[in-house]
Amino acid sequence: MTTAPSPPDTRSRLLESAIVHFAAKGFEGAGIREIAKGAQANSALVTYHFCGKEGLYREALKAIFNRKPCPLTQLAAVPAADAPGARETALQCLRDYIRVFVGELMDCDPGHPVDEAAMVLMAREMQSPRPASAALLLEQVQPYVVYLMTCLQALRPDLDDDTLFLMGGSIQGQLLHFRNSLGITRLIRGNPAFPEDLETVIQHFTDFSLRGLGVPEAFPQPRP
Amino acid sequence: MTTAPSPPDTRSRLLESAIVHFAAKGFEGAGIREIAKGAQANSALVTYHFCGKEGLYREALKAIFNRKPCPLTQLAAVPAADAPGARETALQCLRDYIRVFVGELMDCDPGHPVDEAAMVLMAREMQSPRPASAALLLEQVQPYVVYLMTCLQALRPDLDDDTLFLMGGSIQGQLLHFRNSLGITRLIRGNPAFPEDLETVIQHFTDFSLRGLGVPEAFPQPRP
DNA sequence: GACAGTGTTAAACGGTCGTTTAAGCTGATG
DNA sequence: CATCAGCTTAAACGACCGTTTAACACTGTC
Repeated sequence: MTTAPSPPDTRSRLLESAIVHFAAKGFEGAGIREIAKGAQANSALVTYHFCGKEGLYREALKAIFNRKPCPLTQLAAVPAADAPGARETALQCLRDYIRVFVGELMDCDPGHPVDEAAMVLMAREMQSPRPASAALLLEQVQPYVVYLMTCLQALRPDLDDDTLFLMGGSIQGQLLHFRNSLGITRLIRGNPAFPEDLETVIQHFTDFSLRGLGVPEAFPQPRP
Repeated sequence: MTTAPSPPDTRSRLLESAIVHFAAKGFEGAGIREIAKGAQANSALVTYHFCGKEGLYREALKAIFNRKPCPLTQLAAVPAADAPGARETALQCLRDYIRVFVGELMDCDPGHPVDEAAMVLMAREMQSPRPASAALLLEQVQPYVVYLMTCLQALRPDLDDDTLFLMGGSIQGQLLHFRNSLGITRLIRGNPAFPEDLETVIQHFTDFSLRGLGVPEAFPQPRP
């Protein structure tokens, strides 16, 4: 058996509260008194544990990244482009990548404030990173880019790197935009529960991407 | 002849400075003294002209939207799905849409601080809108969604609205992600001048989207 | 010349900010 | 018991926040 779930200590409570408040109001908008109150702690503890507000923010970002193991580790290694059977394997890798990535973007208990906030905060940070956290972010993003690019190289060895990079951006863009635009999408569609079925969405992204990529044997029929 | 370009009055200078500073530091992070100094004006004028900081922010957003006429008006009307020759016209509309949209996203003098800042501010507002400006934003975004969806309906009349909406999201997502990720992309690629050729990018988005959409007659060959 | 309206200014206001300080509490160690 | 390190606390600090105020300059009108 594992250790019994002990009540979170002050440091952890501060981190959780920081994630929620930074996500809701941004770095400048959230005050440490407010954050501390949310953690039922004294505001001076921010300086004590994290060397100040900036340090708390940095640690909160790290905490988000470390909440779950990187989902890429669940995926099979992408074969080299000239390995036997590389295309079929790479194809499955790309399918898995899309599924895992969307899953991770959506993997939070609806209504769970910390999970939701973590996604909001990470998305915002990715769009306009604080200078102090740019390096941390790059380090997190890099493995995804590499994995995706390796898939694409195996699937379209005829294309040059610049074109493949654009392809990767198009695929990645769909997935991230889906997450980032959930708010305005629910407004536009007047459906706060969108999407009702995540599986349909994943299937769409996979089909759209494979067609866009031009992998005909993976998706022969352009229309039903 | 038109009126000679008169030097911008205090109100306009405040708006321009507000765009720059709000984009750089966010609503909470930017102070009105700082903004006023950038406009060579007194900070009390923010309250005088805009009823306070929140009003200044709202007017700054409006000013961004009104800097240029909505580029959709340059585009041909999308034909009804059952009109004769609808497919060919709708196809061209979609091509034009992608071109115009990317053009607008990138249409700023590189290094022109106000243009650049306006894009940053709008992108951030689109991702996590202030409650006070959500309605303003929705009103601006709606025409684009409608135009794109109308194109897609004409091109794929066999698909239901939910599927078409996902298609639209995939197309839109590529374009917005391209803009939003320019910062981190230039880091990853180590090329601060990316993209060197916008035309190549536009062509890629068009090809990828049409293939993804499954419009075979528009883009017959999946590989060169 | 008196007047009202508009734009602008410096100064002050009350409030909140992030941080620092000094004291108190707790449990382990000698 | 005395000591000490680690954690927590309330209070205070100086700086900055957005806003308000009162005075001032300038205009056009009666």
